[in-house]
Amino acid sequence: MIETDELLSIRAAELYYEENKTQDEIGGVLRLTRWKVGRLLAQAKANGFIRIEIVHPRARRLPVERRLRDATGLTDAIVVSTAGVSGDDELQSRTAQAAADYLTSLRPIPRTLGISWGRTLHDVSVHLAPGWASGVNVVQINGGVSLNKRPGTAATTAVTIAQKAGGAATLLPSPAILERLETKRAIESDRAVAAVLEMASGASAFLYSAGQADENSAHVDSGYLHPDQVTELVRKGAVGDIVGRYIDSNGNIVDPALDERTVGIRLDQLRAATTAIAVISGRSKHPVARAIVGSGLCTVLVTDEDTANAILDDSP
Amino acid sequence: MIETDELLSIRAAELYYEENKTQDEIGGVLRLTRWKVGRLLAQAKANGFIRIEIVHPRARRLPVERRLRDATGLTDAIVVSTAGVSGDDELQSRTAQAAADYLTSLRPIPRTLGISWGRTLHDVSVHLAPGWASGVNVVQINGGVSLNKRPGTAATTAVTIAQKAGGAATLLPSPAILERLETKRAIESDRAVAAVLEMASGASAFLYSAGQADENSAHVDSGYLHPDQVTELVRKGAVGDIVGRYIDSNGNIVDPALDERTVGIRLDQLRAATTAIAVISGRSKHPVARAIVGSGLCTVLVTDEDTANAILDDSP
DNA sequence: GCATTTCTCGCTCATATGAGCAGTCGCAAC
DNA sequence: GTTGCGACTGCTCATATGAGCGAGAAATGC
Repeated sequence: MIETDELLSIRAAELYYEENKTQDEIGGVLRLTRWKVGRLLAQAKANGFIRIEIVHPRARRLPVERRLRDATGLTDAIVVSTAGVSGDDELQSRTAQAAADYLTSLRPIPRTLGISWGRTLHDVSVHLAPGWASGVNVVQINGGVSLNKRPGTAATTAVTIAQKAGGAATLLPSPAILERLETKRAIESDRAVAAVLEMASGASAFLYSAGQADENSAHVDSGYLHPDQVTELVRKGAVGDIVGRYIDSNGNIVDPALDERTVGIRLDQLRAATTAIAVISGRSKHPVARAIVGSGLCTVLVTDEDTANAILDDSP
Repeated sequence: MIETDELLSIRAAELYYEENKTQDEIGGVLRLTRWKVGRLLAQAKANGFIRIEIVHPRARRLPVERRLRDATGLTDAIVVSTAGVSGDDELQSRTAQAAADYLTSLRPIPRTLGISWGRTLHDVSVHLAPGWASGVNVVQINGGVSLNKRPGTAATTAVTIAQKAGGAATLLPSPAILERLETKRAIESDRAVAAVLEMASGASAFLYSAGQADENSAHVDSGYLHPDQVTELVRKGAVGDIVGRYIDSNGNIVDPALDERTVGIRLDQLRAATTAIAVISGRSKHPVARAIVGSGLCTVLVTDEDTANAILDDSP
């Protein structure tokens, strides 16, 4: 009889959801009372036979967001749906859009926003609507000006975000990683740089993304690291980088010597922040995402459904 | 504003379908009246942003069935859902199950059921429940006893269906295709064979499947045709075979000479039948399916969603 | 074989929802 | 200006649906 009931619940669901019949009408067709039909329908839902999907680029997955918040202690989680997504680019774009939306609705409005740079952050800047806020000053929180392939993208990102909020952008005029420790110390003590770093430390909110640790890393692309160096970092346990610093799956610095030569705010500063928004999407970034969330490097995560599920599968 | 409304309708849908909030509550969250929320939800549905799927092996697609009936003039159409299907085997199995269900609920119960043989029909016989009907006699409608790889499957199919209905099976003791026309004439005039063929002609319902026209055809497998012969048939426009006869996309016999040597009921007999149930599933059979439905070779089609859509895309 | 527990059914009642309608606003033509 | 049209809003009212309840059936334990 349990078998029969399951089949009946499917027949009822077909009539209810696909033919838009009322439960009473279905009762007529299947020779059941309308209460029985209601129960069958409830059963079909409970068994997971009814799948409802919201197919839209801006759709979010609220239940996943909640589970993420509950499981990880994040202040907030934004999870975009992957339903109907065509490729990695679209996923990235959806996530960036969601980050832009989140930033726009963020209260209190940050007076100073510290940002990193990269493909993702650039996308976010593009998706922000002009006038998304007013009087927000933007400051870069890690180095990396000149060596980029397309020089100036890092700067453009910061400037765009600031401009659209009617605020000023403060750039960090320093490479991401220096070759010698002394040079790094020297540049850090330079007035221009020190002032920016101080401003960055005092930002009321941070927005950053993460890079994977492999030959496609932005650091390799822009010449700060040699592919072999990345391989070596991976061997030591690196899963990716945030604000230029390579971390392992526990969120710890992988190579302290290298890290010492990296210009930008430190991870403990990020951990201490009231609002640190990480924007991460794509299969290849699941490991970094896990590390970041697991070690409290962000208070807010903006990501895609798959990444969120990867984190959830991991944590309990 | 139209942009904003679309986004709002998505937010409303998230809260309604994923968080199970009432429209009133959603109104509270989004600062809208509950009527506005209702309208946004209706809009989201109308725009196709809400996709509801019934995920179950026995799920059917009633709207597609109706469109099929309307577009083709079939008496009945059974379309199984492909949602969550893992492979071709499962699709085949789901379709066979549906055919078995249809047969079980068929009214009036046929006194004599004419059947073909093959993988699909075998599957149907397996899925039929014992006692699915009472007193139904089964008769084979095309030849093909001995040459099979696993001799006896054709017979087993017929016997199983009959047995489970408490009736008798009548086998057609003849090869599917004979090498010489005279032999075919001779065997047809043999009392044993002629009697079966006559019984087949008078069956109150027919149940058959179709084969694709390529090197995987059952006729090649069982040695009735050489792969080259099939290639030649394809060159002449063959899209597949039903009850052993190769047809083109218009449902016409491709090779009259070959057809003359094929033992079984003729296509015009099938076309004249009150109830002729075709069971067809799988990508490779889309062309035959189109031909069969398009040329009125069946009154009832049991198939999968993809095949149904292929037929629908074709017809208007 | 009987008592007890658990399920299931059909119901009442409260609530959620959709249809339809009148009022209002913005806009354009006169 | 004003008059008419169309889109939209917030309402009333009818209907569809879900929660909860008590009676009886079925399963379980003794």
